[in-house]
Amino acid sequence: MPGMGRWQPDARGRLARAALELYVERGFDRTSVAEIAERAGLTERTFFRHYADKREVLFAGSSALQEVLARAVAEAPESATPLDAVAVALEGAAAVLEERQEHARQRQAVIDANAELQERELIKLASLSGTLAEALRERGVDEASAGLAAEVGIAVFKFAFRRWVDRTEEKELSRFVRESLAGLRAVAADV
Amino acid sequence: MPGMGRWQPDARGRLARAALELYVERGFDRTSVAEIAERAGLTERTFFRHYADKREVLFAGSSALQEVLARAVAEAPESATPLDAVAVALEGAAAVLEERQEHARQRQAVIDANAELQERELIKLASLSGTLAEALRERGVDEASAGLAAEVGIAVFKFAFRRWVDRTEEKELSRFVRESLAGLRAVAADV
DNA sequence: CCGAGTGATGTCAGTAACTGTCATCAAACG
DNA sequence: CGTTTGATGACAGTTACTGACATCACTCGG
Repeated sequence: MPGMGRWQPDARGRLARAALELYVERGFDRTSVAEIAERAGLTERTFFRHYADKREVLFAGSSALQEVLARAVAEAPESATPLDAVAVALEGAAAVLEERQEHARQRQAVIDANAELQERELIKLASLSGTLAEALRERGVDEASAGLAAEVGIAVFKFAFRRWVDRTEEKELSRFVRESLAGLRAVAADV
Repeated sequence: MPGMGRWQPDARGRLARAALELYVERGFDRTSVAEIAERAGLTERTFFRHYADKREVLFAGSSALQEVLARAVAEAPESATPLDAVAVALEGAAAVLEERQEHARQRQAVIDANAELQERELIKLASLSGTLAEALRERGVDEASAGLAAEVGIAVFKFAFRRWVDRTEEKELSRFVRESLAGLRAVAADV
């Protein structure tokens, strides 16, 4: 049988689940890495072999988003403007998050309660923006427009994601993304 | 005589100078708080009474920028558009940094060499953006436009500051700010 | 002039994040 | 069947940060 080796399978995933559970139950800063490791049936040292630090365990999924964004921009039709391509990419990212709605909301609640995690989130978002800009440049978009469209796109996504997490209206994330983009196009007219 | 009390004067300033010196000489992560305190003639414990953590010592000046931005937006002429008001504020911030040009450049070199410091910088910039947005709202600007103008303004400032720090052209920061804003207005036309 | 604060600092012990190094041992490989 | 490999454990060490208490020049009411 697979996964019946010397160790229980998916150590990395067990660590990630144990960490989120504990962060939800007791808060990020009242959770020690030793406790996470214990719940996952591993040692502290092993945690740090899988995740660079105690925060990173919440952000490992961001590389998957990077790939989704890059692919979507690359595959957008030739005729798409930079912002059109970004819009397609953001809907792809929205679909990924919607697959694990409850997980995404729990995770965001943890982040919202802790400043260190917000710092890490900002740098990850900046990195996503960089990925978008790079993908746009490879479509031949000039440097300034690529950077601007990417930054604005991420800003729109943050706004839409926040509305989705807040649950004041029960809509799909992708719908909030489309609405926020429409709002941007309206506002941008008189900036 | 003033400053001849039980302790040498300006402990906080001495700590900040010692920290920047050491971060420049040996890098952020090869400098311990004990070394900073020693150079300042104080103890490690006292460092943490003045600065919340080892990073914060590089960002204490950001509250001064907050005040400059808020005041400039508040005092901008009634007729100014949101982006006009932001432009005035950014030039005020530029003037502050230009007063301590060498300090600003050294500090930025240290930040550019360390990911943890970049995280802290991003959250400080987000906070400045929040300050701008708040000041705009108090002028009666609607929520969405205030947020957008503030975020775009900070993005423009980052871009201008980078060009100033890079020194490929020897211009004043305030000039780079004006040029970058002009660039934005041009690009924004066809986003 | 004196005695009770006050505030900035020192001292010291403790927690926990992270790192380096070496040992272990099942599984894969030849 | 011997060797190598890779994930893990064990353990010691550094350092960021915190809490509790001590110190002592200065201040201010009496």
